[in-house]
Amino acid sequence: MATLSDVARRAGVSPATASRVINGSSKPVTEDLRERVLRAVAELQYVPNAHAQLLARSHRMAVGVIVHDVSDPYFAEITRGLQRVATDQGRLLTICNSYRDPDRELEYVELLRGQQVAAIILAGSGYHDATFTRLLNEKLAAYEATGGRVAVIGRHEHSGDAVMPDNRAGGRLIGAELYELGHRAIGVVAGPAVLTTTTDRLTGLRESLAAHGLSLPEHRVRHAEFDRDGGVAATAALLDADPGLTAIVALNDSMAIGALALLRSRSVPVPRQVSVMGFDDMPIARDVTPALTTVRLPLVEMGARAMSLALDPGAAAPRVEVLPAEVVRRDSTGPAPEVVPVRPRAAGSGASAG
Amino acid sequence: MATLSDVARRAGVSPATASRVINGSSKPVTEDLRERVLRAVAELQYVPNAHAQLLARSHRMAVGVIVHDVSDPYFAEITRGLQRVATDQGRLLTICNSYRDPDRELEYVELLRGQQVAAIILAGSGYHDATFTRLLNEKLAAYEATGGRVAVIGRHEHSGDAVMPDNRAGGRLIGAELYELGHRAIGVVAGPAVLTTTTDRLTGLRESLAAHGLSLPEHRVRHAEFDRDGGVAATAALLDADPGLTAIVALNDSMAIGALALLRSRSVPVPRQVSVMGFDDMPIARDVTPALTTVRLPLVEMGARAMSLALDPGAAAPRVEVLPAEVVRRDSTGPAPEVVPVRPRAAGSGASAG
DNA sequence: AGACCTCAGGCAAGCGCTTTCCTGGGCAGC
DNA sequence: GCTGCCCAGGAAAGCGCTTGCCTGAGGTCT
Repeated sequence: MATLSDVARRAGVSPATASRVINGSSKPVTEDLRERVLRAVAELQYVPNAHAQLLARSHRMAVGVIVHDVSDPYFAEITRGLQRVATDQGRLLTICNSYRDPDRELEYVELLRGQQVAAIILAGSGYHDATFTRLLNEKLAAYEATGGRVAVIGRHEHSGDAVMPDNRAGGRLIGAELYELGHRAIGVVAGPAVLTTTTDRLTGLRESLAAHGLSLPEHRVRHAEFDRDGGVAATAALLDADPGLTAIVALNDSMAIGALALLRSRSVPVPRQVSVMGFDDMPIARDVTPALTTVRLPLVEMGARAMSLALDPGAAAPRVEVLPAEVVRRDSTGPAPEVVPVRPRAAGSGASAG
Repeated sequence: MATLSDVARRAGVSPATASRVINGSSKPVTEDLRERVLRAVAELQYVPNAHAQLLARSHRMAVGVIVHDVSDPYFAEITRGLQRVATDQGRLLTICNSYRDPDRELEYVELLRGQQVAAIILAGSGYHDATFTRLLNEKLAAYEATGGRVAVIGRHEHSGDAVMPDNRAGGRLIGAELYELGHRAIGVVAGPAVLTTTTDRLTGLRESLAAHGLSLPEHRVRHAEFDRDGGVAATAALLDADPGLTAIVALNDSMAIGALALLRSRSVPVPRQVSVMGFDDMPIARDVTPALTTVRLPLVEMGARAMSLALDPGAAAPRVEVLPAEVVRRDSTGPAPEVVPVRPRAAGSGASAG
C-alpha cells in the first residue's frame, strides 16, 4: 500500500507539501510541485489512509446510527431521511443493526464512540427495562461529556434532543376510526410488550376506546414479534380465542400484512367480515390486497429532523420535536358487519388526514 | 476523551501494560495490576480509539460491501447472508449504497480502500459501460495488488472470485413456464437496459421463446427503473401499446408488484386475463394478491457464499460459483385465456421447485 | 552462596498522516 | 549595496495505540 511518503519521494517533495496538495490546503504550493505530486498520486494509485487522517485531524466527520434493522421498511425510510441530511452536510453515515437486542445496542454505542463519530443517533423503540435504560444513559452521558452529540428517534428514556412520532395519538386515531365504523369487538396484534412503541400505541388505543366506554380485555391483545410472521401468529391466536372479532388492529404494518395473510388463508373476507388497520404506512401498504388502512408516520421526515438536531451544535435545553400521525384510509377497513356505520364511506383508496 | 495514557497513569502502570490488559494480550500481567487497570477503565469510561488501533495494528478486520440500496429487499436479503458469515468470523461490515450510480460506486471503492478494509464485496448488477468497467477494474486491481480481496455478486465484468445467480437460466425458466401455459402474447417489464442483470434475464427469456419459434419484438419490452413505480409505468406503456397481451414478465419482483398494482387499477383480472411473473422471490411476493409466481434466487445464500470467498485467502485461480434459479408457482399465473393449457394447474398457492 | 534462568513490566519505535513552526531564498525599499 | 520582509517548502512534533526488545527482580540449581 502506497503511503504519503512514497508519493512525496516520487514527486521529490516533502510529505508536508504532498499532504497540502492532496488536501487542497489553504497554504499555497507552486504549480510545478503541485503537478508533480498529483502525477505521483495517479501513478501510485495512492489513497490516503482514512484512519491515519482521522487520528491526525482533530474534527470528526462521521455520524453513527443505531437502528433495529435497516432492511425493515420502517427503518429503511427513517434511514433515507438521515442519509439525505447527512449527505447534504458532507457527513458519512455508519449504520448499525441492533436486531432488537439491547445488549448489542450498548455495544454499538461503544463501538461508535471508539470510531470517534461526531454524533450518535438512536432510532427505534426503547425498552421497558430500567437496568438497560440506566446503562444506556450512562454510556451516552459519557459520550456527550467528551463533546459527542446524541439524538434519539422515538424514545422517551433519553433526556436530550429527540424526535418523537406521536404513537399515542396514532393509537387514539385508530380507536376513533374503528369506533366510528361501528366496531365494538376489536382485537390487537401487538409487538413485544417490552418495547415502548408497543405500549404507547396500545395506550392511545385504549384511551380512545375508553372515551366511548369500551375496554380492551387482555385476551384481546396478543404480543408477538414485530414482523410479518409475528402478525400471522398473533392473529391466529386472537381469532381462535375470539371468532367474533370484527376488527383487528396491528401495531405496525408488517404485522398487519401477516394478519391479512392469515385471514386470507382462512378465507375470512376483509373488510366485509373483519377490518384490519396497520400502523406506520410503509410503502408496501398500498400494494397488498385489500390495500391497507393505516396510520401514517412521516418516517423520512423523522430521520431528517433527527439528523438536523444531531448536527446542529444545539441549544442548552434539550429539543423535542413531536411529529403527528394521520389516518390513511384504504380498503382494509369498512363498517362493522350488522351495524349501520356512523358515517358512510367511499369505496376508493384515497388518503386523507385524520 | 480519555486515552490509554490516562488509564495507565490512573492505574499507576505503563501504557504498554494497560494495553495488554485491555486487549487480553497473551503476555501475562499480574492479577493486581490487571485489576487496577480494569478499574481505571471503568472509572474513566475508557473506550479505545478504533482509528489509532487500526493504525497501530497490522491486520485489518473490517469488510466493505457496496450494494445498490440495502433497503431494496433484494439487497437486504443478500446483506443478511453477508452479515451472517462476517459475524461468524468476527468481522465488521461497512455497507455502502451506490443508489445505482456508477460514479458513486467508484468513489466507494476508494473510500473502502482508504478505510483499510480486508475485503471489498460488490453486489448487484454490473453496467454495460466499457469506460466504467475499465475504471472499476483498475481500481480493484490496485486494491488487490496491495493484498486486498475482492468478491463480486452477479457481475461478469470482474475476473476474480464471483458468485453468480443464474439469471439467464432463470429467464429461460420463465419462458418455458409461460409457453407451457399457452401464452403467446408476452410483454416484458424490464429494468434499465444498462444493467447486465436486465439483459441477462431478457436473453434467457428470448432463448426459451426462440426455442419454440417465438420472438420478442422490441415494442413488447419496456425499460424503466427497477422498482415498483417503474413497474407501474412500464406495464401501462405495454398495455396501451398492446392490449391483447396475456402475460407480463417483470424482470424483478418490485416491478412485478407495480405491474399488479396497475392491472388492479385497470380492473384487469390476474391471472384470468393476464398472467404476471416476477423474478427474485422477495419475501413480500407471497403476500401480495394474487400471490406472485416468480423465479427464486437463493439471495441469502449468495451473500453467504460471497463473504466466504472474500474471507478465504483463496486459490490462485478465480473461483466462480453459479447458483441456480427455480420457479416458484403461486397465484399470479394461469393458463392463457381461450387456450387449453398443456398441463393442468392446481388452485393452491404452494411453492415447488421448477 | 554464587551464577543463571525466568518472566513481569516498561521503554520506545513505529503505524500514516496533519500542522505548527522554522528556514532560507528572493525581492523591495532605503 | 545592504537590511528587512514575505513566502514557499521542509523539519518535526504529535494524534492514540501496539509490540519487539530490554531490564531487573525473584527464584532455581549446583
